[in-house]
Amino acid sequence: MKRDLAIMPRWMGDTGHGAARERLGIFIRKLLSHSRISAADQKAILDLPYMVRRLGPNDHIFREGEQARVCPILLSGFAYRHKTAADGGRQIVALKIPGDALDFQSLYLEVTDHSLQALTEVELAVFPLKELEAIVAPRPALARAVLVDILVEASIGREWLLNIGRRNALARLAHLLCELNHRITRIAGEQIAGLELPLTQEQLADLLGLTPVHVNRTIKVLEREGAVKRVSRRLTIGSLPTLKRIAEFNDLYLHRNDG
Amino acid sequence: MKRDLAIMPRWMGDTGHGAARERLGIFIRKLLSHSRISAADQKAILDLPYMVRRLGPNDHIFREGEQARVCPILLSGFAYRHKTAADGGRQIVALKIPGDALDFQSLYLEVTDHSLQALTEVELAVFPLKELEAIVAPRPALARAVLVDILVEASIGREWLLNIGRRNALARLAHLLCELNHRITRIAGEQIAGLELPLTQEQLADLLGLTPVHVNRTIKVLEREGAVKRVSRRLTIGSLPTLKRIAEFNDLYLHRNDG
DNA sequence: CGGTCTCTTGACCTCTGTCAAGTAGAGTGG
DNA sequence: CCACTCTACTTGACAGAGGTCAAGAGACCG
Repeated sequence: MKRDLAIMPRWMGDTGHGAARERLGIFIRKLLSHSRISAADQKAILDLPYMVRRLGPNDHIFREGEQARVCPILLSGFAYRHKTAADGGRQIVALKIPGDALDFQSLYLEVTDHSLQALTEVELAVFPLKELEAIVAPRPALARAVLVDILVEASIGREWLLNIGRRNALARLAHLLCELNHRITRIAGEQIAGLELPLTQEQLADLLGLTPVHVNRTIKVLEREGAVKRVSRRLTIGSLPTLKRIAEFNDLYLHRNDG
Repeated sequence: MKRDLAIMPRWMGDTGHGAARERLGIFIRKLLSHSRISAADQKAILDLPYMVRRLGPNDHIFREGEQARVCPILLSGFAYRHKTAADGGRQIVALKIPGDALDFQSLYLEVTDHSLQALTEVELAVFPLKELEAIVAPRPALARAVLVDILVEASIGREWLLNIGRRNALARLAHLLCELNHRITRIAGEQIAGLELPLTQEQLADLLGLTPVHVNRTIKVLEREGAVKRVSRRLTIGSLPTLKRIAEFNDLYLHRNDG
């Protein structure tokens, strides 16, 4: 268990023991980051019954080709979607952080086109599907928020296409770090000073379309510039402005709601 | 005008002069390719009033950062979404074919995160937004079809991430050609024998995260293998099985509805 | 304290990019 | 019908970013 806590993002560590329904607050916060939702609608979500499921690093949440039937919400930890080429090459196509809904898609598509795996120790909130649909159907603002959530993920995917297709390794890595910092800061509601990313260099490689060896070389360049630091093996942001300059980062595509 | 016809995909050339509302049939066909829609719901769409807008190659439909307010449907021709890196590198992040809805997203997000441009001469059906919403709101099957349409585009985007991140130039190009063949065949309702793609090598480069020069070299390899042919300057599929073998193509991600 | 998983590093290789010059078609204008 | 022009396509020589291979070093675990 000690190990689990070490792998969980540190800033999530102390939210674990409130009343069960409190934990959905992070999901509300995620939705509020891009949509407006009334207090009544928020309460409807918080009143939903759900089960908490725990999984360890590398556990599968679902596999490509399966028929998924649930829509888990990530309460703590990280998860990722990935696809595999015929020659074994693996590409991570999305990285999910606490508060993210993991699978609105399976409510509407029959077969899953990718696999979803836990990156770290994770906790999922799993709803009975019927209940979720019953809550959303009569509430247009919620239905809209769900749609916006899907659209924002798609927008992030488009930015990743640009990142992998057109930026070199250095800018690519810097851009990913900027994005993660923005997304995590946004749901945490404050700047996280020493956020340590729980990604191995191999996972970074699979995120960026590079090889682990080249990720290693690239990290060293960023480190030399002071853009990142490392605590034992964990990557930390050293200078966000430097990273942004290297990545030429613009957060428009994250569709932050300034309201 | 002669020139315009030459640029329009040949197989679309003779659909142009039916009654105006007939032309929306291709949009229905696209929706039916992944969703089930009742005859009554289909009629509701066909009865929608709309304007046809014509644009020439390279005309902008909307630009990144703008606030779009309409949802055009592509009646004929091709269009593409693209993003630009700070150094000028351009990445095409989606390619739209006749029948595709071009911008469900702007109904829900304030600001556009990418640009949308006509690839060839195109014709768009443009609806009054209110009318479209009025049609969809009371018809759950239509709302669902719209959502599925968005999800399938997102799925295609994920496959492109795998394609660009993990496949070499040869497989990458072959995969794109397989995908386009599948998508076009699907809405055309039959195999298109000599479909000529209206893409320049520079555009192919922007689609694949390569340079025009390397696309040229790669096409030559495919040509030598008999996988593609060329008529004047237009690319045509020579042998679909060969292309599929090179790309190790699997159409699961296109979410064809077998119903 | 041995085992395993990452991370590091160096040497070498190759795929793709860059640069630059030349060719071929399609449209235009005489 | 023949220049002329423009754009796209070709081609070759060269460069360089990133991949591959392999061996060793650290960290963490049981």
